[in-house]
Parts: sequence; structure tokens; C-alpha cells
Amino acid sequence: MRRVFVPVRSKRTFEEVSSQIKKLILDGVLQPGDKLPSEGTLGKQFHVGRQTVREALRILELSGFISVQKGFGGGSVVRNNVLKRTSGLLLDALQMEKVGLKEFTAARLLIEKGILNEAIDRADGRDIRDLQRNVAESKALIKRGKFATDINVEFHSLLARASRNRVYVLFERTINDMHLDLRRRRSPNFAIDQAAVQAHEEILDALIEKDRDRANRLLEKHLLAVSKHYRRREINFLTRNGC
Amino acid sequence: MRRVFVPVRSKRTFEEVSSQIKKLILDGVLQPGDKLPSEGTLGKQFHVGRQTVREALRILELSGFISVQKGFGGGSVVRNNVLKRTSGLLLDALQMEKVGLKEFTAARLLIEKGILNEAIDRADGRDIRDLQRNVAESKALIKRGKFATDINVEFHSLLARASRNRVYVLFERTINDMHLDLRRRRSPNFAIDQAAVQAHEEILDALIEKDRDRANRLLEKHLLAVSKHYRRREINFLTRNGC
DNA sequence: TCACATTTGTCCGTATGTATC
DNA sequence: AGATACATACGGACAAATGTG
Repeated sequence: MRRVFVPVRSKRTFEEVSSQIKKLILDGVLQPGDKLPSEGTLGKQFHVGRQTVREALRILELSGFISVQKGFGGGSVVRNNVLKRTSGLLLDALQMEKVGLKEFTAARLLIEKGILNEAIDRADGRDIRDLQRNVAESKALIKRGKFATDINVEFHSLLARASRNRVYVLFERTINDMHLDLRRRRSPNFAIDQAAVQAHEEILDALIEKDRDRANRLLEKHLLAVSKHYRRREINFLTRNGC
Repeated sequence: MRRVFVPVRSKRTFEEVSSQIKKLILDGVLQPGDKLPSEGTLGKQFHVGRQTVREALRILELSGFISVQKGFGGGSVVRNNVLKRTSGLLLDALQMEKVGLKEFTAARLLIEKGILNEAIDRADGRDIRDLQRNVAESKALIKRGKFATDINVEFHSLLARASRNRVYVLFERTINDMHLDLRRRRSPNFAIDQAAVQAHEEILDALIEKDRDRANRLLEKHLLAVSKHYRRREINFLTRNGC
């Protein structure tokens, strides 16, 4: 016998408003691109004040369900940025827990390997072309002596997309956000960008040839090299003031 | 050449307020349990109105950085619920994307296998005892003809904790939330609970004996059986109105 | 370039509900 | 029961942004 009594906690008004709107979005009644009424109009329709509406909109905005713009023709528009927003919050969560480099690397290895194996099975011509273009662009940057950090990180996002699994995409985005946060804490390093693009090229070759073992070996080597580099630099990972 | 121009977007006042408080929390200046000043006091200190403060607090509350209580002695208290909140938002994100059972199962397999392998290396006596107690309690429930869904789900959380990797813990929590959401859509099923606890017991045995191959085989069989059960029942996974 | 309308952003004053002492 | 301190909620007002004519 479980859950006979349901917890009685009276919802605050703005919570009621936000979950009503959220339900409409999840049910597909409101779709991305649809414009919500203005704050004042919403207030009248819900019979609540404008302040209440605003707090509800803040929640929906932070969750990525809507975006808000000021000015003439502005207002709230339904979006599908929930995934994007969430990865930012995940980063906060892991910062709060002061997650270390070892934990991050282990998780990254697992996720990226899973992605790679699915991508080998599922990648189509377009995926391959995008990955090749990514590597080519990165190599061009490197050749001109420029940093290729962002574009190298994007390689992994493209792989995730090729896996055709949106759960992977979400997890990978989180991992990538953590990674970018890590990169941001150190001075740009050309050698690591150079090594990364070379590794990516080799991994992509193995993927195209569907050589699973080689691809996994290369990926593991690549990720461990990156991790080792951070450890050598003694980066305080995911902490702000070194504590 | 990338990112020469940095996006200029003037922060709204409530965003400025919330990120200042958030930074204090992440830096450890404000710690869980600390009480924030009242909304009015905060407004005076930041030189902003109370509504602005309230919108900032809404953001922090949704993110899990604070909790707010009404009444005498109430107010905002610093918390560490970020991880907990985030998994709820992840669920929203995946609902929004209408993720299917196949994607869910693939991701679940990957994460849980990773967790199991780390747990085999890292679980200490206390972890083992907790897992054993979980299985024993579940078996007792089953024996008395009662459902053991919640406690069976908890088995996987305990495994995640034993992996000593908080990134895994977070991902596993997300997977578990999705799973519970799935279970909630169907009538309780005794057979699946019964099969699950048996699988858990076998997996735990293999874990204690550090028999990696057997543990992985058993886990895969267990998770695929669960997935198969849902597919047979033609559950509309992670969608609300069957579309 | 200059109003103008619309909508969000922000502030203030006030009243109510709620939980603790 | 009453006083207190706080969040919650409402309505009014003005500022700022933004597109239109």
C-alpha cells in the first residue's frame, strides 16, 4: 500500500499559471513559433495580476519553453529550447557538487563511446559530409595558425547527432558544456587543438570504414590525452575559487 | 576566425541580481542552510524594486539554489537541490522532443553498464550492504504479494552511488525519472516487479564476486526484458496525448 | 528624422495569507 | 488569541525598447 495520501501543498498562483501554459505546450496545443498573448492580456484571462504572470513567464523562460522580447511586436513566443537550457543547469548542478576531472573524464569516455558505436551504425551521407567538413575547416584554421577550439568541440556534437539518439545528444551537450567551461579557465593552447583535429580525422576515417575497434581505440586515446593535458596543467575543474 | 564580436546583450536587472546571488553560492560565500535577507531588504541592498528581487528569486528557486518559505521566520534559504531540480527539467526536455522507447533503452543500457562496471571496482562494504538490504526488502514485499516498483527503481540509484561518480548519479537520476514516468502511465504489474528483483539479486551476486562479464550479461538481459515489456504494452512513451 | 503604439521592464503602495512566537 | 514578520498578490504608474507610419 503506497501513496494513499497525496501531499497537500497548495500551489502558488504563478505556479498554477506556468504549469497550465506548460501543459498546453507539451500537449502540442501551443507549438514552437506560436505567440502568447501579452502579459496584461494573460493576466486578464487567468484573472491574476501582471506580476503573477511575469513570475510564471520567468519560469517558462528559464526552462526554455518560451523566449521573451521587448518592444513593439515583442512578447512571449513558444520555443523548443528546453534541451539547450537544461544543459546549462546541469553544469550548475555539477559545479555545485564540485565534480572532479576524473569523474568527468570517465563519464565522457562512456558517453562518447556509446555515441560513436551508434554513429557507426546509423550515420548517413549527410552526417559523414558534415563531419568531413568540420574536420576540413578545423584543419584549415590550424594551417593558418589559428585556434580551432570551438569547431573541434562541435565535432563531438555532430557525432552525437549522427547517433540518432536524442538522449545521447542531451548528455553529450552537457559533457560539452562542461568541457567548454574547462577550456575557458585556461589560456588557449594551440598544440591541443592541433592534436585534436588529427585525432578527429583518424576517428572519422575509422567510422567511415566501420572499423569499430579502431574507432574506439582512437577515441579513447584522444579523450585520455585531453584529460591528461588538463591534469598536467592542474586546472581547478568546475570550481570557481580553487576550493 | 571565430567569435571576434561578442554578443552584446544588456542583462535585465533581475538577471543581474540572480547571477550575483548565484555566484556567491557557487563560490561558497553563501552555503546551504544560510538564510537570505527578506525580499524588501534585498531590494534595498541591490537598489532594485521588490518585484525585480522576486523574479530573481524565482529563477534561483527553479534552479534549486534556494527554497522559499512563507510565514513568520520564512524567507529564502540556500539549498543544494540543483541536481534534483535538473532531472525534472531533463524530463521536460525529452518530453518536448518526444523521445521514443528505443532511444531511451539504448541510453539506459549504456549508462547503467558504465555504472555497473565502476561499481564493481569501487563499491565498499556499506554500498554492498545497502544493495543487499534493498533486494531483501523488495523480496519481502513481493513475498507478501505487494508491488515493489519504487524500491526496485532505487536499486539502480544505489548502484549509481556506488560508482562514486556524480556525473553518473545525475545521468542515472534522469534515466530513472524517465523510467518512473513510464511506469506511471501503465497499470501496476506484479510480474515485472517480481522479475526485476530476481534480476537485481543475480546482478548483485555477480557484483560481489566481481564477475564483470556475468554482471553485464545479466544487466543487459534485465533491461532488455523491461524494455520489451513496455513495447508489448504499446505504451506511448514520453508523450501526453498519444501523438 | 520624428512621433506613435505596443509590449516588456521596473518601481511603488497596499492588502492579504500564512506560519511562528 | 493576538502580534509579528514574511511571502504572495494586486493595481497603478512610468521608463525603456522596438517596430510602424
